[in-house]
Amino acid sequence: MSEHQLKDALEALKETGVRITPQRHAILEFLVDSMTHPTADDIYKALEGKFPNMSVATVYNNLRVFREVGLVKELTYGDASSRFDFITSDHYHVICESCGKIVDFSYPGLDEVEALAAHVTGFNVSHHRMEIYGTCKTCEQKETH
Amino acid sequence: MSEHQLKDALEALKETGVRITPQRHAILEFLVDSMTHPTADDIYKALEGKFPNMSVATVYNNLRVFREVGLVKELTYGDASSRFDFITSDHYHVICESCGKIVDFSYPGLDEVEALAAHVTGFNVSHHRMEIYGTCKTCEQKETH
DNA sequence: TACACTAATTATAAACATTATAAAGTAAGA
DNA sequence: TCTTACTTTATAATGTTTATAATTAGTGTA
Repeated sequence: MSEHQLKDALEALKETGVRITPQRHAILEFLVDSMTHPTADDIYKALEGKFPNMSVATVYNNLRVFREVGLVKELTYGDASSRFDFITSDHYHVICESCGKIVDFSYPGLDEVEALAAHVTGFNVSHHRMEIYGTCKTCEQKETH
Repeated sequence: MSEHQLKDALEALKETGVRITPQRHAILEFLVDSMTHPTADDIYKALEGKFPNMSVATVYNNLRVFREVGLVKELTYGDASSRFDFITSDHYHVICESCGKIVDFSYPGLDEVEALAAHVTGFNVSHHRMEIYGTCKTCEQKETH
């Protein structure tokens, strides 16, 4: 089922005039299949086997390209490095403060909030981000004994 | 009016057993008075005159202390460095994607969203963050001519 | 007020993620 | 196949943040 997501993504790249290199293909594929919101380094390490000579810069460059094309979202939380998320549908992230796990959470967009913000501040609002923090079940149980 | 905010903050520190040094006093005062959501380096530079020998590490250390005590919130956006916000009341931030200006925006907490997230994911939800992005009036006018 | 204990500051170096650079390699259309 | 412009690689550089150890200074107590 992620087959066509990858296909669509490659198509989108082509239309924007972005060349499809083996590295780009592999990074995209990894992002589509990955449910883990990987860091640039995660991706780099994961593809080490397939591309022993790939540079970290290539990962960063292409993540930027994907972000600019709109295929990928960069998530900047408090910790050291950014995480990257292949954009599928509107969803938010629920983050465990204990183990760092990130779980997707669907919710209808907060259009109302955007509208009010636009009205109050005079901004031309384009989008918003939101994350929810807490403790996941597993960590909760560990703490409670 | 920010007088008592600073006073309360110092009181809160005392109660937690955190020593009040001239540097801490100055950093807190700067944060309270500042409407600009400064970076650590902003603070460091701003206090250079008063404390010529102050180390950058001192700024970082104390921002961490303030964050742990709950006086200050750390904001991590996409850009290079974190920004720090003295916590007053519940508000969100509206950010201009063109010039980087950050405007406060009051809105009743999204308790409903938190509750649903807790229900769906099984997390013990503690809090959330949200930012709204767009273009401010000034930048909008610059672009439109 | 002086003392002692402990924590905070300083200066420095280190760690880390990310970006810039230049040379070599390669995708894609003619 | 050839050519051109874009990509990749390798490396160095940048910038933020943290760690370390020695010095300094708050704060409670006598």
